[in-house]
Amino acid sequence: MPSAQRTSGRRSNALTRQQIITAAIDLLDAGGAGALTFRALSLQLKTGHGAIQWHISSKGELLAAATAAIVDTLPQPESGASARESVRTLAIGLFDAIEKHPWVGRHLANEAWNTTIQRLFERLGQQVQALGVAPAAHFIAASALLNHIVGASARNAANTLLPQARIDRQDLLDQTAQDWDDLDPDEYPFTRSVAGQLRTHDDRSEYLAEIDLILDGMIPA
Amino acid sequence: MPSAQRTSGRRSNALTRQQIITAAIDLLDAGGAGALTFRALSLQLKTGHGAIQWHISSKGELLAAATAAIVDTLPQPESGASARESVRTLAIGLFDAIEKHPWVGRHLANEAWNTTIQRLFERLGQQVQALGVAPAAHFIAASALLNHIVGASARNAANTLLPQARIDRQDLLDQTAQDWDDLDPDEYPFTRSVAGQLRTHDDRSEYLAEIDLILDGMIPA
DNA sequence: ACCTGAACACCGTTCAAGT
DNA sequence: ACCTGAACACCGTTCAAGT
Repeated sequence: MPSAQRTSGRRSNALTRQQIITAAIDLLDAGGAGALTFRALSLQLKTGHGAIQWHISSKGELLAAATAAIVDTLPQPESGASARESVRTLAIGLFDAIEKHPWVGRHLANEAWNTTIQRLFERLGQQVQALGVAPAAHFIAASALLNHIVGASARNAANTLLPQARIDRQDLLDQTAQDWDDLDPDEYPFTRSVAGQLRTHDDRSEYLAEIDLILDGMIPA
Repeated sequence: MPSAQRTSGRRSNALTRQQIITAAIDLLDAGGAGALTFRALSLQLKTGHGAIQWHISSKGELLAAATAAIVDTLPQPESGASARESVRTLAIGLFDAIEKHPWVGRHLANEAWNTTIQRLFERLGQQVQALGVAPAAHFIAASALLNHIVGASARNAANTLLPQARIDRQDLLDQTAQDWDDLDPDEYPFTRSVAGQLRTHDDRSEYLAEIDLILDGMIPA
């Protein structure tokens, strides 16, 4: 298992930044943001507490690096794809990634502008250009897409995450719809009226439909 | 200052849940989510650490209650207003509230479905009904509005919040635009091309324009 | 250059004890 | 019913000391 190793350290392989990030992602996926502690990390990596902090100095940096690692592996649009298809690929890619790693949504939705957000903005913006949006509307179009994609993905992930454990998706929908039926008719008339729609809805396709709606608004026929 | 007081406690006035929430909002506004601790609260309220927890048992409950308190005081649409105007009132109300209290955005964007979100959904949904949206599209229309309003407001608040301190808004825009100009032309062609638009843009009016865009998509002329 | 391990200054939560 | 104050089990961060 150990590859050619000639450095004279006390570890068979020196600890790398990448190893730390990979372990951090595992912890975050398993237990959410609360589960990411330097102590848990040092246990998993079989190293000292401060050794990790030599490579990554703060917890914030660690979370940012883990988020960047996920976003960097998003599926790339095919080279022959239309601009609209490319936006959809990016949008659904982030949606799925955030559903799988809810802490990514938390971070993207709430952290200040950073390199990861910057790169998402750039990728979306290039497609906005390709879509033929009027140049004066470039900024607002890319912003609208970014806001909606990140915001809706984060909220979806928050919705589907149960406090205790993840239960079957359809069970969750059915149970929530039941809760909605039981609400006070005077206070929640609308919510009660759409409880049935909740039961049969599909977050993912509705999310895509919303993206289409925004794209339609950007390029009037 | 003390009003008629006949209860035989050792405090002139008994500690109330409302007092705690008000103090919590002050702390959150002053220093963000990190500044809200039971210790800081007990100092401000001149009471013991555990006394607070008798009224509100956990930090999560405290944050949720503070968020609900802000959302409950959102400006109400005027009774004569059109459905479209009402949505805009709600949307801009939340935008402004989250810009003033960024931790509200953090909470709404990332917390699981709860009463506060439920009530926002209901209020938006009632206007969706009034707009004349086809019943089959009620659920998705209300979801799209909720997702966008909460998501975009949270991201805007994250953008305008500097790590250290808040500086003048225009200075921040100018400085960010300068940063964008300095980006690698090969890697960030789009971002560089819209740096000028960033300098003159107005988050608030663009946010409203995005809401209009979604409303337009919901009710085809 | 990389890692160790202890120390420090915090947290939220629990809980027996008071009034 | 309401509050106190101490104890508990955690945190992230810093840092002198090792190799």
